[in-house]
Amino acid sequence: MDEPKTRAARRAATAQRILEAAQTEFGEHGLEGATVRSIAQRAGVDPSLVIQHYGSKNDLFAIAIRLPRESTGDDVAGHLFDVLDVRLGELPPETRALVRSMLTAPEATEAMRDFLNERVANLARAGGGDDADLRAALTVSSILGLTIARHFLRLDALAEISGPQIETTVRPWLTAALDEDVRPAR
Amino acid sequence: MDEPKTRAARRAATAQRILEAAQTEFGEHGLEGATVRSIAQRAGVDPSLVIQHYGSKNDLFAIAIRLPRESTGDDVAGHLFDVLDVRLGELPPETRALVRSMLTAPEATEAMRDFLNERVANLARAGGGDDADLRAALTVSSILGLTIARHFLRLDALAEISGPQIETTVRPWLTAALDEDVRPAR
DNA sequence: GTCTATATACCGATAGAC
DNA sequence: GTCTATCGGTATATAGAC
Repeated sequence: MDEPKTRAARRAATAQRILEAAQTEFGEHGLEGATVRSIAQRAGVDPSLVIQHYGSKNDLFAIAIRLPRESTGDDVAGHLFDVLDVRLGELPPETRALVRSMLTAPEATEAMRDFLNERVANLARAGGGDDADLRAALTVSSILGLTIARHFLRLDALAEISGPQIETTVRPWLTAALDEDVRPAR
Repeated sequence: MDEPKTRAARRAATAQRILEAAQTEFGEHGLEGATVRSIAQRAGVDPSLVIQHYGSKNDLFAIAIRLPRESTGDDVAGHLFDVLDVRLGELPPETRALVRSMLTAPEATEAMRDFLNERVANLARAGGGDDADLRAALTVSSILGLTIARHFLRLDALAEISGPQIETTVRPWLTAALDEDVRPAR
């Protein structure tokens, strides 16, 4: 019996396995903590194949932290809630890899900054009003802080958040920054 | 002329210079990115002296990220504002070192978790009400996100924040999570 | 096409000269 | 007390056997 796929297909499948293993390792240990050897072992291939397929560890990292393109719909506020739900659930591997290294790997810092700057701009455009940029940045950075505190630092109070708690406490508070009338009268 | 200090005093001064250099290097490049050699060069001493004084790179790191003891006063909300002012200004070196490595160095992760858990507990005790822990955690994690977005990611919208903007927009929003009446009527 | 063996470079840490 | 020289270990990346 012949092999089920062509050589090219088998090669592509191996490359994909390596990429997924890399996202997991980078997401767990960061760019410097993860090694080509550990990635290869997780993928079940030889370490030299990792370089063969992706050129270098840094090139592989750049691909591993690439986030899927955002839906650029009109319902920005609704989209914000979707993001919140995602951030409170399990994080996708590429997001974990990006967040894990964003403070120590310059490429990751830059990628995260570009991503968040764009998100702030979208949110500010939808919200409007005085200090729209600042209020959008407060919302975005708070979701970032919540994500880090919950999934990476594992704060006690954020370990388990029930659905009702999200609806009654987390969600309304996050949108409050976008409304101008939260600001106190003078 | 004799030297201005005793040998012991000179040795202590050298140790202090090494510690400050270590905080700067760790704060800039993280635990893994900073090297004993780079710390020694910044301090103007020989690399072997770094080990001589502090035993190992990891021991030095543990000391470098140690935060000064918090004032445990009664005015928790007022203290929160002080913290906010600090976080919006220049960060102390030990804080930079701790935050920089908190996602990649397990010791730093643990230190940050303990620190924030305690802060959440204090804030929740002062606030009270339903979901006090969760609302306190929202406030604390948002300050963390704001700190990271401003000082480490350098988001455009947070690059410069004026004093009035802090008073009218940032401060009231951060305390909103602590008030129960922000939650919408049902 | 895949793996073995290795080249090259840095790391942290140590021993000993001065 | 401080610096020179180096050890032992591990990393990325490559070259060549199969």
